[in-house]
Amino acid sequence: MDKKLEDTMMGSENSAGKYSPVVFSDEFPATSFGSYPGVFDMPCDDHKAAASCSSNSFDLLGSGIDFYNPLSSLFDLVSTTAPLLSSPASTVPESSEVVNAPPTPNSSSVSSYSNDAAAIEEVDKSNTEKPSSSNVLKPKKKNQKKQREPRFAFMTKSDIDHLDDGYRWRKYGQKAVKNSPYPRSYYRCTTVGCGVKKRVERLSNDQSTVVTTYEGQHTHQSPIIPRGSIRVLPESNLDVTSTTGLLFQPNTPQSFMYSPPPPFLTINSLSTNPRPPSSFPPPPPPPPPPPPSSQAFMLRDHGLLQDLVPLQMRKEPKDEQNG
DNA sequence: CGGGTTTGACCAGCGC
DNA sequence: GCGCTGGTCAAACCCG
Repeated sequence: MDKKLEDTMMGSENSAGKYSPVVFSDEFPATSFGSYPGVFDMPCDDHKAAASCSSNSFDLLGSGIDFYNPLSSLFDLVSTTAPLLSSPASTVPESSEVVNAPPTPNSSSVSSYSNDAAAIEEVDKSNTEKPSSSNVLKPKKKNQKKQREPRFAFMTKSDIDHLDDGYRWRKYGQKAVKNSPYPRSYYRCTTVGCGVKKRVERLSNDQSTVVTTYEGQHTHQSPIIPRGSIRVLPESNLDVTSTTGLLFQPNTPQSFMYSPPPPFLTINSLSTNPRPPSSFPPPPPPPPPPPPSSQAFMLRDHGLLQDLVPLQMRKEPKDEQNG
């Protein structure tokens, strides 16, 4: 376990906050949090997402990521980190090319790809390369297993299991989790055509901590319109429309930022956290690489993140600080 | 009655 | 090959 990661993830004393998100990405076995809150025992060794757990990722986390959540005060935010981006494609070297990510050691494949298409494409390749002899079986699960969407998870101190993130979810399953007295719930976005899923579970040894894992990317806008007006960021900061919500700047691979998604939007302050304006239409063609920027908060395709995290959450604080 | 939840069963992947 | 586990399905059930 990389100490830097520990510091990044846990160093902020989760015990201090009610809602202290610890963000990471890709699926992770809940059992891997056994040592929480002392140590984040990320299963980097053998986990399929090992690539994302590489030291490079940690470098990323510690490379000046200055995520600032305007809600931090509301939720007593004490710990935020960039996600350990990963994906099924993260283990595929080409993935970095797919997303225009410089194959620099420091950038690594942390942001393995910028869109689901790339991920699926990679997955497709693997499927083609490894034709299952049992592909005659029920197709319903055959492909699902492979075509995994990018995942993002975060931990939240909350009594509520299913935190309202503005989307409508339908619970489609619940499973007992090994080494955990708390079951894991499976939710699926109820919007037609939107295959976003999320899993919710509690840490085995910290029932106050909810681990939510999002998988996929919403293809629609949140059905819940936040109260208050939607503020649009200065274009000088981010061209929201051109990226269709993707805080994606190929030129700033190490500029990662991740903010705690949904829970923070609803628990206390939808009114203060409008959703990202018109950021949902699927992002077909990759936007032209914006000019190099020193902006601290850039984000590759984070799947739901781009949908869930209001841009202002990343920008406003900076602006406020500046002003 | 429609939509969401519960829950047992089924299936695939993986480790031994 | 077998058992374990995670993920999903779908029928039954619940609720507004």
